[in-house]
Amino acid sequence: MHLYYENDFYHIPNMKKKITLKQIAKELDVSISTVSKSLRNSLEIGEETRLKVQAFAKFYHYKPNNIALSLKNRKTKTIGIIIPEIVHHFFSTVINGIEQIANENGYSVIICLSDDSFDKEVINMEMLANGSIDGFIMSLSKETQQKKDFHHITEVINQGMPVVMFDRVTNDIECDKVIINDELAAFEAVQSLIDKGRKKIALVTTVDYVSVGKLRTDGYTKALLNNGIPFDENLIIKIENVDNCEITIAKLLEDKAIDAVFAVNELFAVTIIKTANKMGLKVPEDLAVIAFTDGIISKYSTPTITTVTQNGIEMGNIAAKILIERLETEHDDEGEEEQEETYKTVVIETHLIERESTN
Amino acid sequence: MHLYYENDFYHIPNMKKKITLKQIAKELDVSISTVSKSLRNSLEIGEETRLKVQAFAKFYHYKPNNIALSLKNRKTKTIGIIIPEIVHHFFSTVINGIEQIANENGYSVIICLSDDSFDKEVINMEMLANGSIDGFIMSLSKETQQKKDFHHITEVINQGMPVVMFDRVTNDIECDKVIINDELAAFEAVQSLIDKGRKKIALVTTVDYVSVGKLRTDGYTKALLNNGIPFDENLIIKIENVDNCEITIAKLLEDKAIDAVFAVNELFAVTIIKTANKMGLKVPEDLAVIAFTDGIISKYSTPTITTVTQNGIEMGNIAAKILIERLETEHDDEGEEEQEETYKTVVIETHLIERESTN
DNA sequence: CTGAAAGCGCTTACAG
DNA sequence: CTGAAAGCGCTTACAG
Repeated sequence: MHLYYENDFYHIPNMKKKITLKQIAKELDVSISTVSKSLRNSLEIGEETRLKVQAFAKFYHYKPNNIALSLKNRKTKTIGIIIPEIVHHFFSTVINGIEQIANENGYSVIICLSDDSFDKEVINMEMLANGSIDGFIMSLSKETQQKKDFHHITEVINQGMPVVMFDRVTNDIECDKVIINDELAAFEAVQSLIDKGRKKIALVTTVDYVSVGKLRTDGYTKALLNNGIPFDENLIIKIENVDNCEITIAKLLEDKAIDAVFAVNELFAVTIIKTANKMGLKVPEDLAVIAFTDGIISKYSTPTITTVTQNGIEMGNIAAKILIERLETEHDDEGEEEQEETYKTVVIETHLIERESTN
Repeated sequence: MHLYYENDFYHIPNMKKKITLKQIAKELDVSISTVSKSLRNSLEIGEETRLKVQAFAKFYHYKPNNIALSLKNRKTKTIGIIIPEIVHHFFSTVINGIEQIANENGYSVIICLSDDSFDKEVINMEMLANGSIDGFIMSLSKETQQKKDFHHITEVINQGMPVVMFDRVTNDIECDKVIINDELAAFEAVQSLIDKGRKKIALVTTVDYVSVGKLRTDGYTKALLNNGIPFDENLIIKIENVDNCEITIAKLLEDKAIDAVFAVNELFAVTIIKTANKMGLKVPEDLAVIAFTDGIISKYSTPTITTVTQNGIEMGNIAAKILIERLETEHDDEGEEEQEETYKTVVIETHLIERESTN
């Protein structure tokens, strides 16, 4: 065998392009089939040839081309993730959880951001659905939740590509889901305030079309009713944008004798605390504050904030497990009758982390 | 033409697998070439056939298979990102920046996390380098910086795959880089403290092998020297783990008459403030605090924290632009002499956001 | 034991 | 104007 670098393949100094089966075959003067089989340790091939090929391949750091394998196998071993935002502690936590499990199972993850825009969500899904990935893990964009248009998702599912939704999900789509019990968790949070003797509890939430916002509001309402506390809609404010909500919050806190606030996220909570302080209210003495979150602010705020954890890591872990499970057990497509798919919805446990903002 | 769903392709109810050129060709009784050309609007094809094919394809939502295109074109239109951690405001900000530009240019991003582990970094790079992506954008793991082993990166570069490094970079590798001037930014931050009359300024930093930690320390030192302030190594502490650093910090602040602290990240800063408060020190009156960051805590801490911004979005934008630029102008590989690659290092502007922790 | 052929889904230079 | 062939990099059933 002549030296590989005499080949014109090596005309560029320092350039060692990836080597292919074809090139190995040529150098070793055997067929491509033989090379392929040797590298896969097929018993069909004589030991001498096999070892020779393996040694050569090793020397040149041969690694099979993923794209060719994907085309051949019709599976890519990659998971598509579509989320509204990445600069958001909760979502990056979930990605982290997905990545762990994906990696353990030899999958890569490809991430697209919808930016809470319906159009971007659709475009990204269509792009990934054209062969780039084996299945989706996703959380709906605000706009999609508002429009209730899910055609892009049903289409993907109908093509036989599994979808696992988490956190921001919808009942309009049948697929696997991983969620927390937002209503129950909110109920428990508010109940804990009541247990501590708080009488007049306000709610600071998002606009209604965000599914989780709605559910948390329901939990709040139920907790009040359950304890015979009159529901007063003047104690509820819905905030669209965190950046200029101070005034709204100040108005809420003004002479209403509110002694506790339940906020649906930690940004609201920290803003409430700061506003309260400016107004001369002490947290938690005059005002207890509790929030939903999976963030980092609550831990470092002054005072630190009592929160309901969402456990993004676990959510990601479970979503990835469900998806991979489905991918690896997929029916072989051919001829079989369609067994009815049975989808599951996993509800992750939440719990309260008590910190300084309640007592 | 007979109806498509009479085809045995459609035996599964509700299942409309993606359609391929081959199937279209069969249904329409033309060759695959004709279908392909029609869909690409080739003038070679007669108008009647062309329109017929296009109508059919549209009706069945034909979209070319990305994997097949990648194999054919030998480019995937996807960018590989390797970062140490995603649950880190700075890094997710950078990803956001990369994603924007990537999307605008028709690229997807595939993200792998090294978890600050050398081995994971190597494995992930090798995996992606086998055809899955066209180029890398990466920030080194702590372990890699410590070991100074970059063979996996040189290998990828030698194979002709462009790499853009950001933030945590190394001089040992020649490639495009996007960084901030950590030393200068640190210098300016400390200078601002001095300008405000602070005399005894401590430094809270990370362990030395993290490149940016080192550079920031250098900037701190220079600012002191430049102002004739004696350098005192008792005023420097190096923290490996944020979680149990309170004691170390308390010791630092104890009866040393320190009137300012420069922290290399916001987690350190907020911990310093909390510790100071417990010790009866007022921020900023008794102790000014300034930090490096691209986080969210500084904005919501009490008091809010003055910071040097790293502008992750812009870093991501620029890294992506550089990479895509390189990918799209790549020499056609054949025969040409190797022109010396000239790599650039872009230095992003930083600036100080003055908040309550200094005055 | 080895290799030619077909195929994954596409494109494009080349015949006819 | 249409199609057969070659090729991207691989695997595997089938001949020999």
